[in-house]
Amino acid sequence: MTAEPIRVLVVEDHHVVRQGLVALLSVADGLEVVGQAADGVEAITQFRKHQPAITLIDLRLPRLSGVDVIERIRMESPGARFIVLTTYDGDEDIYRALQAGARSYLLKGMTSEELIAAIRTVHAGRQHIPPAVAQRLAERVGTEELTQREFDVLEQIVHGKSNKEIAVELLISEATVKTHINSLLSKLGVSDRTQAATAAIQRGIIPLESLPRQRQ
Amino acid sequence: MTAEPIRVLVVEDHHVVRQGLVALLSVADGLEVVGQAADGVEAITQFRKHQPAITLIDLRLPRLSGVDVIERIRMESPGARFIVLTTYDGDEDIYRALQAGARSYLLKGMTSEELIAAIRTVHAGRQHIPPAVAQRLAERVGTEELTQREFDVLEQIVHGKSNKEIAVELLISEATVKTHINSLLSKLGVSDRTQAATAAIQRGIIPLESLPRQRQ
DNA sequence: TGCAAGGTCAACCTTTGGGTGGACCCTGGC
DNA sequence: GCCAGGGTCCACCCAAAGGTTGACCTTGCA
Repeated sequence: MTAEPIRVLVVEDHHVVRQGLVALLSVADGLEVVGQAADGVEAITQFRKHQPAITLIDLRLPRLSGVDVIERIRMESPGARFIVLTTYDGDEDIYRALQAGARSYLLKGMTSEELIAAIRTVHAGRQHIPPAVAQRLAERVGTEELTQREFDVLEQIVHGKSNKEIAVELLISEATVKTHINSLLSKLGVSDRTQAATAAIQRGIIPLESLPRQRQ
Repeated sequence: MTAEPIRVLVVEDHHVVRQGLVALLSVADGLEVVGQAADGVEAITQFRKHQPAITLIDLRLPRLSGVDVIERIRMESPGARFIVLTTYDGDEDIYRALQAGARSYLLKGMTSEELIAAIRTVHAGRQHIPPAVAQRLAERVGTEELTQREFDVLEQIVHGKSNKEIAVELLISEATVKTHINSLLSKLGVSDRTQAATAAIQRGIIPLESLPRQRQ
């Protein structure tokens, strides 16, 4: 193991986690952390500057999401390889990250050995998807994709709006809202709006952070 | 700063985060990491063994929650001082942790300087609550506490049950379910079950992990 | 003893939500 | 030119949810 070290960029907004990753990777041999970033925009800057072989990236980042970062970088550097490292395990997040071009999806509970093994595997040009994640992804297949409009309506449902309010918000009639709801309920495999709301949050279709902080 | 170092126990299930914390604290002077634990049960064992001055603890832990750990340890060692360190910022989590006896509540986005400052402050016998957390806590005051039964009903709502199903589940009549719902809607300050469900998740009253993974 | 709070239930009413079937329009692809 | 898919809308129906009032019982506390 004395060849060129694998050059790694670490993108993670939580300071202690980033420090932990860097500390872990620094002691592994055959690896070299060439840069760090704490948000999406900085990630792109650092990537351009260092051209790392592997980018370790969190999904939820300030300024620009992890998925957006992956997509943008891959447009200019198709050979870039990404390992997503996150606490979130919603089907939707996993799907979008892999769709964007990530080669591996790890949860933060993993050990350093697993992380380093994943880096080597991805660097060798292969994918590395842990069984638990593969399982979650498999559950998603067969699920029909929501249309843009259905997504809009679902978002309003999660925000607690009534059909009438959704109609006003989206500038359509209440009848149309009902049409979309019927369609979206069957696509999500649920039977009412409350189940739709919790399923949307659980699967990561509608991020919880988008909820306005209500009071009173 | 050559007096006795502050003896710290780190309790955190995510491996990389724990490593990060230990790495951060090890370089700070006046501090000494005397133990680590990856779950609640181990946390208690480690506490008894090392009797640390400060315990840095995550809330969501395998086997035994952070709040439970704090409560149990404080029963046998009332002088124990806890700093909660978590990614979750639901009002309910903050409230319960402080209620259980935590002296500080930090979010993982904080810097190492903030963390170390918090440790020194708490070790000196004072509290350390960042403004953002204090704000969240303040929003909670005036909110009426749910009764046990209202909580049960709310939990079922979040799980997507209809009033009739809830009645069967809790062995009460549908009329009673409605009574509880009416009461709980007004306490939560929302106007229908869907809003109640998302509010419950957002505030951490009902943990998202409790949701069964539905499919089809 | 009395009272408040919580839990239980009922009757009644209004509004909302979900199910079905059909209609029209537009757009993009074959 | 036709068709499929998506978006829009309507009418009709029934079930579910929410609002209100009042009642009874138990427990615990003043």
